[in-house]
Amino acid sequence: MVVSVRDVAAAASVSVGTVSNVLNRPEKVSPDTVERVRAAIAELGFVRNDAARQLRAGRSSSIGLIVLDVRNPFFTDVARGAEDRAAEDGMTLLLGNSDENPDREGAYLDLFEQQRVHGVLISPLTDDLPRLERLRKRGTPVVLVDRESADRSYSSVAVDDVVGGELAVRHLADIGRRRVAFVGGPSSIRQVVDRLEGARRAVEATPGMTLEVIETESLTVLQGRAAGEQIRERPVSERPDAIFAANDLLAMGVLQALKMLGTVEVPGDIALIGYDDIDFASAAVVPLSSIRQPASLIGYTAVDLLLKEAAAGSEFTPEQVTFQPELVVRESTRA
Amino acid sequence: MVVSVRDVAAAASVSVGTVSNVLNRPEKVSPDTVERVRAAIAELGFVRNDAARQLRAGRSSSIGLIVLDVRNPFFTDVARGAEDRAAEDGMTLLLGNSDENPDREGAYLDLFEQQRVHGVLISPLTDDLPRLERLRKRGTPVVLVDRESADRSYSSVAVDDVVGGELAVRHLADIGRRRVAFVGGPSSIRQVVDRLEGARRAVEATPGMTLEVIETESLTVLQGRAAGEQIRERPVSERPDAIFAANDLLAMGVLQALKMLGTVEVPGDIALIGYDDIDFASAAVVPLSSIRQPASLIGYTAVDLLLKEAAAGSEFTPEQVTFQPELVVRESTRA
DNA sequence: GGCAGCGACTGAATCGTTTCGGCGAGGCCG
DNA sequence: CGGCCTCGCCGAAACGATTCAGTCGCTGCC
Repeated sequence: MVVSVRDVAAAASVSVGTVSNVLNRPEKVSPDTVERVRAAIAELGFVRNDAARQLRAGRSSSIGLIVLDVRNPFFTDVARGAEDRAAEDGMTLLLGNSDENPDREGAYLDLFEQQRVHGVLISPLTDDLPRLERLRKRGTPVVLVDRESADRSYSSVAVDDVVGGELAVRHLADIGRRRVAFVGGPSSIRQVVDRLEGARRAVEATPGMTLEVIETESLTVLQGRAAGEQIRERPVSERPDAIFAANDLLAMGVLQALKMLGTVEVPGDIALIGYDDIDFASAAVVPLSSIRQPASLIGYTAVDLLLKEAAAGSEFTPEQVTFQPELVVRESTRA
Repeated sequence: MVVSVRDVAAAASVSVGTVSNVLNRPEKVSPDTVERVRAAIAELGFVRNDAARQLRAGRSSSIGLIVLDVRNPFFTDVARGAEDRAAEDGMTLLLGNSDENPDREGAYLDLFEQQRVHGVLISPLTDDLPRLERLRKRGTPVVLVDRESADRSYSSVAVDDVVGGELAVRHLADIGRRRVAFVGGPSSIRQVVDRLEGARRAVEATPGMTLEVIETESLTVLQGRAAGEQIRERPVSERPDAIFAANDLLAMGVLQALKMLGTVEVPGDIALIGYDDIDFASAAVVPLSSIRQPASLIGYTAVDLLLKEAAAGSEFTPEQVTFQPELVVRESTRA
């Protein structure tokens, strides 16, 4: 037996319109009617049907967020920030996990479109985004997270990854390292490319410094371990004296391979720096130097822009927010 | 301009019912009509409105999952398993994060109820669950995750935490430790209580073994660090010679306090074992011994039970699945 | 006393999809 | 050739909340 507004209305001897008003604009209804309706609601155990509300409203009160990897604490932090801001306006966050897979990304975008979400936050995998265009045509705001749109036509919240990469490698140069290996991939991910670009710049600015690129298939601990093993198996003379990993998960994998499964000293033989500064980085075998990004602030700001855009409607000018990354030095790159 | 089935029907010169059939039972429609309707859909860029479908269907195709802490990798693993199983049936997972806070838990349950979710998966905080009762009365299946219901009236997927606690402390006894401290809390969380109970049993079974309880406010790295600092500041003679932390996050915090911020050797001075065996445990300063739980399998199985219950309807007998935990020995408890 | 204005409430229309009884055309059989 | 069945399609009803034009009764003012 389902209880609808109609049942409540009958029980309280009022019309359905009044019940709706009690629910949404109680100040428009006389106090004792409010009282009576509330009592009926409680007695019947009435709970609003969100689907019906959304159907009428034309869109849902959820915001979709698509991240590259839920298991990466960086993204769960972003999600937390986003959720907090969403909750301030009584909205819900729908979390989708693309796993760096364009098909999954597409599936979530389709899903969000069917749900008529209030807006979409996404760390897009590629540049080719017809689906995002379609969403926007429908009037659904889209905000890019951790990435800027090439033509600035989308709002975005990002951290300057080129600067971050530069910071990391300049730091490696400062502690005297010259043969740097960059571990990261795939190169379809913008963050990876930008961090590498930053690394290149720092290398070029430092006489005698060389850069080697070890490409991985994804940004996971497992892939990092594989890369670390590859380095460990080389003759000592061919090993780099410093490694810059595209994120902390990779760095932790590299660390496991070098130090725990092998006998390479960090930072003695090879210095190591990661990216994101996740909580666990500081608790690693060798506490990990990293590039810090304000993860939850990114999420918070992204939802903020999204809601602003949703409220403004069509005459909205996309806004790009860029945060600056910050170097965090720990044991793994101590001179 | 919104495109509805009606527009598609007009464009393809068929009725709305036929469009719906093309969408849901194409085999009931003649091939060339299907073709024509599909073309119209593509041309108009029609996307189904989920709210309307749900309204008609009476419930949504989402499954709600409420976890104690999204930032705990154990729960994200559970969520992944759940999502995988849900996707097999074309369903979506709604992830809610109670943060060990009953108000937030309640807010998510309300939300899920309004959304008329297909079912709810929950790691409940307390025993007092009138809201769960209400959901079930409405016909919404509820499956307890990582917890059994006292009266077996709910389906559940759990790991035997008492056995897990026993395993951990028996192992500490085996490597010769006798003064054990249990770090964990709050005691409103069943998992904590059960693991402690297991610890007690192992202690009682070992002559000369003592157990001290250091209660924490939550199961986080920060709280673990606080507990570790408290131990570090004691005179050496009053310190335990082994610590069993109620989860790996706590254990990592304890480890930071003892070894990185202090000079206590692990396992030399104090052996340390955690619980959950999260990925990061093996990459800690001192690789962490732990009690492994099949996280993603738990999530997968939970959704499986949920869907079975949803399909069976009222004549369903709740089912309890219990997995056995497993001891994983690493550096932190090496003799 | 008449009338405008206001507050409280009503109830039908609406959102977009699915379902289902029904209808017409064509084929098959006796 | 009539009756019956099947197939393909039609279109109205239903899901449940919200909205809005409109009704009713009362107050206050001229």
